[in-house]
Amino acid sequence: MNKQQFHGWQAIETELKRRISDRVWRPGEQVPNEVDLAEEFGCARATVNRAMQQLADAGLVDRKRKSGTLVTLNPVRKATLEIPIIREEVEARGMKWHHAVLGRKIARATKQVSARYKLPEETRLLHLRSLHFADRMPFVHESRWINLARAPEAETGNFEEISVNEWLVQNAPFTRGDIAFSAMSASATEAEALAVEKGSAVFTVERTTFQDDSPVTSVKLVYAPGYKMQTIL
Amino acid sequence: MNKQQFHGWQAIETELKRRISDRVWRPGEQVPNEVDLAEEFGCARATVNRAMQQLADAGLVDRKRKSGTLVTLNPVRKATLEIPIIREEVEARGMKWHHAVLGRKIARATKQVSARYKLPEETRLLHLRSLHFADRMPFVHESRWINLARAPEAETGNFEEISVNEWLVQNAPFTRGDIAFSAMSASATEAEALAVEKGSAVFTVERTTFQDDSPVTSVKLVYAPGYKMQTIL
DNA sequence: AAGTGGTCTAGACCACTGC
DNA sequence: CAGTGGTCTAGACCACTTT
Repeated sequence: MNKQQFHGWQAIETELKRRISDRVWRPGEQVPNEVDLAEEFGCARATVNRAMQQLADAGLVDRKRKSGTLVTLNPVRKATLEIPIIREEVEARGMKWHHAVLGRKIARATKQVSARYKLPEETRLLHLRSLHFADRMPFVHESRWINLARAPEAETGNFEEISVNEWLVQNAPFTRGDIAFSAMSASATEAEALAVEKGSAVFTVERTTFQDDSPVTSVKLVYAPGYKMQTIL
Repeated sequence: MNKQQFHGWQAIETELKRRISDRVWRPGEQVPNEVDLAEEFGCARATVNRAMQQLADAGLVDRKRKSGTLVTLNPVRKATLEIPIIREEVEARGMKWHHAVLGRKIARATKQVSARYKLPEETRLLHLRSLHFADRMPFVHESRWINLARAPEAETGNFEEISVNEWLVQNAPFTRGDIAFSAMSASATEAEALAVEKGSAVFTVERTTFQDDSPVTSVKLVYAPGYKMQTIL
């Protein structure tokens, strides 16, 4: 008989990937339906489904009811970035972490900010500027706004021991967020904190998080020159 | 009775997320086991399992056999970046794309390159330099090495109409890759191509892809100043 | 040894969608 | 209407880990 035995959905996933990468099933082509594949692999349909869903998540196939499953023509590769707290990022590199608070003040949201984030006018905000070190060298400059209506305990918090970064992760959960990565020229303030020349090319992360459409915190992280953010495809 | 009805694993996932974000289950705490949750939700255990696996993938809970499921203490947020071909990236912004090949040459791998990528010595490589435009403005400078042993057709390929970028996606599948993002100062060559000042801060992507441990192509993409790569959390 | 998650099965029904 | 994937179920066995 032609049937081959495969064990576990991961084995099936591997085999399906092989058939795509070896061009057994060519881009744009339709692949057999789940019932037939289940019979071929000698397993239940649900097992094939599990494997196939992985491929769909990875963008290697497009699935539609009735029309079936097609091999994606221009697969859009997906890279997953893990966004750890900065202390863990430093420690994962085998370096010693510490940080310092450079500035702290309370302000009220301007009309523009209120409008942009749909906040009540004059909402009280806490602004914090701090610097993270790796082995005593400046690593990241952090400039952060916190919505005190969402995290009132932040107003009296002491962020000398635990960083704001870490405190918020543990105390201000969010349901949604956006993040942007870019290259910027270091401002005078950032350059001074990082001990580099003004205008140096610095990797920048801007992130805003929301709890049910209401902003919790917004942060700009400026990394010291030479930083690379890496992951696998 | 206390049981509530939920329909579908997504409804259950939402409810589980709510209990975590509302601190019904606090960070570090153990959550009820799947059998109990299934009874509470009035569904099969497999349905709870499906929902719970989503949370585990998102890093919100840690699961271990026997010890059960714990709410993650310092959730490591994961952002998924979609890496499209550049033409699609430009067109997705509603702009017109075109590109130009700036340079093309064949070279042999140096000892260093051979060693780094475990290539046979003197492997023939194709180097291509090209520029992508968005609405006639320089958008990305692309500098790419192609392993001709892996993609021999590239040697005679005409990349005036279709970009190398797109050609490789369709013709040189890979099984593995790494990618790094950073901020760099534009080199003289890059600055000239992008029509900006030398030393400008530019967002840079470096990517190498492999087919079963053998490198297929390695590329450095330098984006025009101001570019931001965005996604949601 | 026992508790928990990981996975599989066989079958069922539903939800889309192309004809 | 009919074909396909999406999901659910009840039950089973296995794999891993702690005790």
